[in-house]
Amino acid sequence: MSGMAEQTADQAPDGTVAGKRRGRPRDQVRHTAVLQAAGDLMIEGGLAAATMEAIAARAGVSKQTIYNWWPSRGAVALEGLMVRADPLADIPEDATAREAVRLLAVALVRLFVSTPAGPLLRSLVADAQSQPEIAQALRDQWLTPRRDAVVAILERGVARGELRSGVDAALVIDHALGSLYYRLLLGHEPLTEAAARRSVDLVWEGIERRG
Amino acid sequence: MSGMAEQTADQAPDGTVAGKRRGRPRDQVRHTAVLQAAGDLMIEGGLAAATMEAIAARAGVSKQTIYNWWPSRGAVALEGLMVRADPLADIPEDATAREAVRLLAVALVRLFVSTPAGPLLRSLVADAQSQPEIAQALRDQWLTPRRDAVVAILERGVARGELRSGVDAALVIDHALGSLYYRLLLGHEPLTEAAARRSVDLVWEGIERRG
Amino acid sequence: MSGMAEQTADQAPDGTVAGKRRGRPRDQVRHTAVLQAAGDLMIEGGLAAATMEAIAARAGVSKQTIYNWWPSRGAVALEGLMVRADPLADIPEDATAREAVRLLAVALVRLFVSTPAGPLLRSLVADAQSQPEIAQALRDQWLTPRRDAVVAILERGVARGELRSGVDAALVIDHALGSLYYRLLLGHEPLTEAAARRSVDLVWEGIERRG
Amino acid sequence: MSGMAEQTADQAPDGTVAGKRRGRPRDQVRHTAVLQAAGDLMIEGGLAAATMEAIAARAGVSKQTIYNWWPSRGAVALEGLMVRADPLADIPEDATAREAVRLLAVALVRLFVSTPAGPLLRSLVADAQSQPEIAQALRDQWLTPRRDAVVAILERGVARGELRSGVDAALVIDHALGSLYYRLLLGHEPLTEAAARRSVDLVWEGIERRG
DNA sequence: GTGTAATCGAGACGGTACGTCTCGTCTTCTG
DNA sequence: CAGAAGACGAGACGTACCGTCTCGATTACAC
Repeated sequence: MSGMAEQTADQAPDGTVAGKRRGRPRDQVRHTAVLQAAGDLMIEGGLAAATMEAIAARAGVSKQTIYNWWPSRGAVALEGLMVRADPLADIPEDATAREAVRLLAVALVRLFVSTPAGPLLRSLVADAQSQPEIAQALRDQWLTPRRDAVVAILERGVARGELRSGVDAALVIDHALGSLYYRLLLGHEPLTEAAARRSVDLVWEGIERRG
Repeated sequence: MSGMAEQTADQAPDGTVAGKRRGRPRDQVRHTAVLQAAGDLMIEGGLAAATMEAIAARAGVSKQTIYNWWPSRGAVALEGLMVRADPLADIPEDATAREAVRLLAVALVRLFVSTPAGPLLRSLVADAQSQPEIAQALRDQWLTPRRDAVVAILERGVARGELRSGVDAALVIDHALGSLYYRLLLGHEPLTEAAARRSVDLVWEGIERRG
Repeated sequence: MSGMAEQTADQAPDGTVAGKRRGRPRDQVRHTAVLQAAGDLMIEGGLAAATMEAIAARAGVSKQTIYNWWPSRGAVALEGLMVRADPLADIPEDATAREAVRLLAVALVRLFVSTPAGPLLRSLVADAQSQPEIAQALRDQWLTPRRDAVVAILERGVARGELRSGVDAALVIDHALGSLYYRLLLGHEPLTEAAARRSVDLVWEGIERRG
Repeated sequence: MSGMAEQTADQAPDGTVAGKRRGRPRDQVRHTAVLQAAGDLMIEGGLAAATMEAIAARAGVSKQTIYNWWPSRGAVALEGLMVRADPLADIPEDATAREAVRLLAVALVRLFVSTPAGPLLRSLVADAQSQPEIAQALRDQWLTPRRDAVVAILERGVARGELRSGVDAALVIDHALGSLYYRLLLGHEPLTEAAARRSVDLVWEGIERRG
């Protein structure tokens, strides 16, 4: 979804810094109202309730205005997600890798169960199954930054001698955090903070260096 | 999705045993054609392509005939999945728990990448995000039987002294197999048989009993 | 509606005289139940309510049974009408032509307003607009016999010197009785016995001022 | 059919006078195309052929566009009729009542046999039998204006001494013109201009033999 | 009696049209 | 001249009947 990337990319530099664009600048108030409305509707009634007409009506905006700035419903949702989700939780520098990942796992569960991001992510992943651009954007803008943070933590852990060297970071993340996504999407087991901690523990007792 | 359960339930006893129903009996050929068409369409173009009209057209069947036997598109897809997917892979009795789960994990990846079940599952999980009946049916008919098989293996492993007692089976499954679903749905990392094996290994080195 | 004519033709000779056919004979009870149900439904909810499925359900009969004996819904309705409608009202031999036609007109209004024949006729005329066979059957079986009766009365009236010779019988009927059909179908004026009498009077007397 | 009345009511003032509505205005070209298509189809194949889908297809318009402006198929047909039918034939001021009604009767027959209005009216009357709103609209928009014109003529005739006072105008119309509708709908006798004239003559003169 | 053949109920089936819904584009008028 | 209002083409939705077609179960005449 190259178009989407462009769209969301130029949202921050809204005229102040960027090269002067001709014509009327985007109305930031309306822009925000759309994201707000889309997010609200998805939370209330799931993906199905967040029709373009409903978003436009709730935001007090015309449909065309939405299509002007986003190529699809998924793009709106993704941007809404980024706006609502926490910034990358900041982890104490001196925490052990295990503690750090635990903090991230717990933060993720909190995000899933007590913020709008949970339902939003479910909708986005659903959309991603049939729309490759959504999938790509989801990976690029949501997943990768968070995975990179964990990779850094793990590398630090290896350097500090907390972990075995040769750890497959991607696999570790897929276990420690991926299993939480799995529960979010399939709903076969409850999503609790305790479960998040146990998930990390399970991985650790496998990858931790042993005397 | 109780209605769905009923439907799929009485499909096996196709008249031989069951109480004689009056009227023209269900046409098994058409019934099968619908499942075939629905599966094909989902594989070709994802969930979006498998509209009821398209399924009916491709199967050479009227829409009403589909609605006679399935309550929703998701129900058709699920039954199509069950038809296409392998029976539960049978595991040698004398295999260790680790070997057994490895076999299951590898079989799962194969199912995902080289059979129609992969795309079908992606479509179904997508639908499940907004349709609770689909989610329920998916858990009841697909997920639970497979998870139960792993639980049995793990229990046997504990009994044989291969595993620590007190293992959280649900969590182990979420890691060993759930991470594969996670990759299927997010597509951030490749799904290979080697990865499946490493996934099991990662878990084991955590739960394996140590001298 | 040749098929219809055949069907309705062999309803009277129900086995007594006709060549003995092998197999199970027509079930006269069901036959009657269908006519009853069809008529009832048309009266209750108009033509629209008398669907074949509704008739079959109400008569406790399968759809096929109806199609066995009648080619169309209109055919059922027409036969239902003939069954319910009065036999041709008998007119005293010694009545004047005017009195005789008056009696017929009043009988017609009564038929329209206080028997099921009114709604049934409305339904049939409606169907006749798009189905020529219905129109033909309606004319042959319903209209013509009644018009012939009036023609006879008028001829007798001419013979007796009550009427001018050279009277256009068809036109007279279209006025004296046709205006009542017109009111039945358009509903712009009430259908009363008094109106029926005045209708006949108008034909007889004209509106011209006379010296 | 109040909704219908509204629709057809605001069709004349097409934006010039009426309160300025926001948004894209009704597309008059498409509006007309729908009426044209509906009329054509009814003439070609009767009411049955003029399905909403067929009208939409022939007019090159989406179904929803039709539903935007008309509540039912009957409403489309009625408006199509009004568009195609002649304006009320204008009658010379100095004509006698008899001549005036004759002119109207002949014009009516011409309308029936040589314009699309005949088949359209047959379809509409058919629909009116089961849909009261159609019946009402048909009376209000088609029948009443034409009947009122005759009433005026008859009153003038009475004032001029051409007719007996105490003439039942409604009944006269039902005879002079209603009998023509009767022939249109039942088709038992031909509809000719000569018959129209004789119909008026019959009302004027009566059939009674006079001393 | 026992065939045997037509009839019946029930209802599945391919169709066709219904009226509704949402999408994404377009057109016009307003601020 | 950007934006709201909303008309529009497209096309899927799920429902309702149509008329046809299988079934298995009933009759009732003919042998």
